[in-house]
Parts: sequence; C-alpha cells; structure tokens
Amino acid sequence: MSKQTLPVVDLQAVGCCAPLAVRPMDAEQAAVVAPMFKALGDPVRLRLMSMIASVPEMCVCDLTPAFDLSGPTISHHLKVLREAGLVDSERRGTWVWYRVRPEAFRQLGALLDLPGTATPAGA
Amino acid sequence: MSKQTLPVVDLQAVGCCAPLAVRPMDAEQAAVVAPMFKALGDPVRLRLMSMIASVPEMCVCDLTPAFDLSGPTISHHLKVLREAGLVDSERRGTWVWYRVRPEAFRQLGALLDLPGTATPAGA
DNA sequence: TCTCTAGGTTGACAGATTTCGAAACAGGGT
DNA sequence: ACCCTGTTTCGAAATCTGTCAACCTAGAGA
Repeated sequence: MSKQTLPVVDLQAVGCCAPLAVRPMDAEQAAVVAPMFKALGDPVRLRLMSMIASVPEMCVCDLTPAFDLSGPTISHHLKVLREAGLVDSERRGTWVWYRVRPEAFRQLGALLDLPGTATPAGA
Repeated sequence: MSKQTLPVVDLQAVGCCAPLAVRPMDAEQAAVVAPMFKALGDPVRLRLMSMIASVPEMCVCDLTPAFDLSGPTISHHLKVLREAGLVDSERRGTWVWYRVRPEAFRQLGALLDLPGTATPAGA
C-alpha cells in the first residue's frame, strides 16, 4: 500500500504556496498542484475526499456502499486521490483504511486564501 | 460576454460550505462544486487563474503570450474558468478583461479549511 | 497445511470527455 | 473598408470514467 512514502507529490520541494491571489504560479508549481485540484474535480472523488476528511480514518468497506458504483471504480478513484497526494492508505488485516494528508489539504487551502478576507464567521 | 450574471454556479443556493473536513458532502453539493475544482485541475488554467487573481484585472492580451498555446486554446480555457464561475469577463473597447469572482474563490477556500489549523503565518 | 470466502486492487477495454489548432466569425477602432 | 482582438466552430488525438475478469492478501474452518 503506502507504508513507505510514495514518490508522489513532494510538497516541500515545491517551495510552495503563496496564495494564488498574491503571486502568479510558475509552470512547474502549477504542474504539481493541478493534479490535486483535478483529483477533486470529480463529484465522486470529491465526496470520497469529504467522507475521508470528516473522520480520522475511513474504511473502503464503508466508502464503497455509499455510491452506485462498482468496487473497482471506487478503487480507481481512490487511487487518483492517492497519487495526487491527497490521501494515504494502509491495510490493517482484512480492511484498507484511508486518511487525508493534512499537509496537502493545507497547501490547497493556502493557495485559495484571499488576502484580506478572514473567512467570515457566518460563511 | 457576461454582463448579466450567467446561469452558472449560484453559490448561495448550495447551502454551501462546511469545510470538507467537517461534514461529508452530499451528491448534489458535490455536483456543483466539483466543476470548480475541475477547472483548476489543469496546469494552464491554474496559471491563468493565478495570473488573474494576483491583480485587480487582467487583459487577455497579456494572458495569451504567457503560454506556448494558440489564442483559441487560451480562450477555451478561459471559458472553462468562466463557466465554473471562477472568473468574470468584460469587454472594454478593443480588449477583454478578466477578474476573479471573490465569492467563488472564497467558497473553495472555505471547503478546504482544516479546522484547528489557523493557516500558520509562515506557510 | 490446504481450501474457502471476503475485501481491494489491477489490467484491459468501450464509450464519453478533453485538449488543441485551423479556419471562420463578431466586436470595435481608425 | 481594413485591421486587430478575442471567440466560436469543427475535427483529430489524447485522456478519463466505469465495468468485467483476474488477481492478491488476510482470516476462518477443516
């Protein structure tokens, strides 16, 4: 699965993350970050992500039945999220558990900060 | 262009935006938000977005030469950003100007908030 | 140990979407 | 009328989505 960190995103190396609204992104940075947004750009994956993100960890066996999709399809979507660096998976016994990678999540959030807009309380 | 607001996203109607990490998204919400992430999921569009977001407004005539792509292609990408509700365009005389829609930007940012993680100053 | 069963992933494939450029078109200035 | 900016249309090539079949791993039972 991914006990040893995959050669995937390498968030640190990007020198990342002035908010989009502050400094334009260079091509290299964009090439690293775009796949993360792309991974979230599918309704199924977005829901998978939100289900995983809203708990400490989530079993695939609870993810799959939430959709009208076959097991392999869910597995493929999870792979996309994994390869984008957004989640991490670990097999424990019979089941496979997914959890978010907070660094990646944080990086995307930071990118979307709108300076001078301290996320209004009521939003 | 888009003087009258396009029947596009309708951010308010979604009842949107508990952070992903707080509550799982229902299918309907995901269907509305996913296209926005999808729009940012291409390196070219991500850079376009960042170029637009980092200034009050941006002329297409300054956007196009920043890429090794034809005019029509850039125009296509801008259309995707527009239809996702992320930017707005306006023709003034000869040139067309693009600017971000802060509400959309804010919505995405809110979705990616990681509660208990007040965006560290240095990040 | 050997087998059986359940949970997940991988590989291969058809059908749908994207991406991009050439050419044609529309808006606006001169 | 002519030129310049940007968009649209259309078609070709590449990529994505979802399924079935096959496979691998782990636990249960004989």
